[in-house]
Amino acid sequence: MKSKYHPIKDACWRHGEKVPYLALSKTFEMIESTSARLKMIEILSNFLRSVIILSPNDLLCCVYLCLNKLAPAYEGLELGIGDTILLRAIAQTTGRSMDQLKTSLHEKGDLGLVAESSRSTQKTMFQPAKLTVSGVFSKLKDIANLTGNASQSKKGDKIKQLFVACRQSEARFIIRSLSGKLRIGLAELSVLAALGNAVYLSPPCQEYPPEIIDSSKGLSAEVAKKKMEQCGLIIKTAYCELPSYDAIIPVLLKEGVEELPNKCKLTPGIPLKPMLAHPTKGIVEVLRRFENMEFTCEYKYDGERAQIHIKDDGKICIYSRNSEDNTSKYPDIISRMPNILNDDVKSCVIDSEAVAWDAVNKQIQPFQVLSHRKRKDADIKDIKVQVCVYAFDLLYLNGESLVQQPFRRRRELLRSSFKETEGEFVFATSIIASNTEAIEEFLDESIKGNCEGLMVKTLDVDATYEIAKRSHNWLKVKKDYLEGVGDTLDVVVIGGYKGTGKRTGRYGGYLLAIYDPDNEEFQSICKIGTGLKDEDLEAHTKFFKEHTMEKPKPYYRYDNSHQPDEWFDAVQVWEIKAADLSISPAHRAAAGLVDPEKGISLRFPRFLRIRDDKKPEEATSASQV
DNA sequence: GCTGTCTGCCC
DNA sequence: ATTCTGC
DNA sequence: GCAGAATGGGCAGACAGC
Repeated sequence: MKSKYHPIKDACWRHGEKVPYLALSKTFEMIESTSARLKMIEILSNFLRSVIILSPNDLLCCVYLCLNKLAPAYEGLELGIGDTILLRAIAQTTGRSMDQLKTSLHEKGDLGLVAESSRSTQKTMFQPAKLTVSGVFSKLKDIANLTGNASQSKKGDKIKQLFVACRQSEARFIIRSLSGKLRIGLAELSVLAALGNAVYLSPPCQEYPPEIIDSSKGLSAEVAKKKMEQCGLIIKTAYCELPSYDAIIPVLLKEGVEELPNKCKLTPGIPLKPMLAHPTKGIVEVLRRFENMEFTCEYKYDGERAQIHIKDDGKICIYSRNSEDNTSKYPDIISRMPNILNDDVKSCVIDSEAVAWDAVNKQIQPFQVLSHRKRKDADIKDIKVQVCVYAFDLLYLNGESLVQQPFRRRRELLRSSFKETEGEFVFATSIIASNTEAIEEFLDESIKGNCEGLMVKTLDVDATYEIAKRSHNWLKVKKDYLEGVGDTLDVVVIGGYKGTGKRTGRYGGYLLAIYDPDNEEFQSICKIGTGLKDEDLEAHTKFFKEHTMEKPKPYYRYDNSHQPDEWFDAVQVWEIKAADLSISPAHRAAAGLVDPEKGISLRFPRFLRIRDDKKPEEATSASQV
């Protein structure tokens, strides 16, 4: 790596040309082989500097391909491509069988690598044109826009067209883009940081050839770093408040980073990134983290995040935690909002949780009930699952952004701007407490009230809603986080799934079962793939390689959809933890006990440890579950 | 029009 | 969602 | 502590194939 990058001389294309996809692909290769994040950011920012100077019209599609996105989430554009369709397309282009490809996928752990090493055998009349970044991006969009009859095979055709034109590592990254996992160790936040570096070092809006190619020239490394971080924060802030590169990139290019805060800011009708919470291991940790700060505890409701926007023109929109447009999912919420507003509310953005509500017994229902709701174009007359909105924050009111206000102020405004209605719209239950006993009691009450636990938020200090500065500014406390508390089970490992990505060459997940002594069978209860340290993954793989079987035992009960890559003899017991039980259409545990057809599974299962002191027949039993 | 499979999105 | 890991 | 990448259950919606 050169110490100084020259965005014109070191680029492999010339001013005014379209950016070759190979240039991006090579950048991805370099990033993938780097482990230091700052280094990755530097590599990407150098590439982006070349794009800004030589081919600014391609900046938007370059950024989209780095992020592996097609459009803002709220536009709802999706590829609709999975590994199955991809494998089929690769098989058809390379003449290899699906079985060969699956074997290769297990070996390499990455579809992109499989594609790259499977040379196309498809004869083309002419050598396809070299791929460009803009060409690839528009092909991806074409694929996403195909719907309806025969759309699957049309998508396959487009994939094949792209694939046959690939040179060198291009196939690796195009296939990864299509499968939704770029796997280069760099994602959204680092792309934003790289953009910050790039627009600082090589400012846009210059004539070609540009006067300034490297703004850090003559500055100390420290000062330059600070300047780049400032640009990064401006861009991140804009993105968190208006998560649309379609809006941000043109402003950056035409007006410069200075104009960004004026042109791209929180706007009702466009979702903003939501505040998230850190899990904590208990109240001791909460007190340590929020030492000397006043904080509040709220119930953590088990529903779906709902960001409710009321625009100046009165139009109401609702967005999910991931900025998806859920407006057509909640006509019931929309119709009740006018009754909730106080007279002086003209526009607002509310942060809330939509929770399934049993209107007869006036109580909260489990998450699984909520998930039965229609997802889009719901008709208010046909709604079967009622929801209650639990509002907990106010981010915008009557033309003013509140994200820089402390939570105490935002919550006051929330409470004074809206009216509660039981079962429709209420404020999250909260207390201001600082002693362990009171918080513990409140936690227990939240569980009794069908909630998941508590959210803990500072009121004055570090209490803004500035996602760009800290995206996990709240704490969450759940019973199952506490050590020695929560549902733990002892289960038997009966199968393994080959790992992908950084778990290639090992089992990445396992099929687990409980023992039913009445029927003398092992019934699947869940798969597991988290809670495993690298050394655990290594040790388990080594151990179970010695206990594989050609076929499952006749006394294994499982659903074909969970068929492992390899079956194991029932020889080892693991202790696992879960947040909840769920009624499962696919797992067989305790089938017949709670439901004639369905079995039981676990919500959020994770590995704790091996129980060498237990025999498989001593695992948790069906009746215990 | 029914059913199975795949995908994306909730958690 | 939960968890682990390199920086 | 951050950012990224492994991995979980389970649902509706979209589409293919019959």
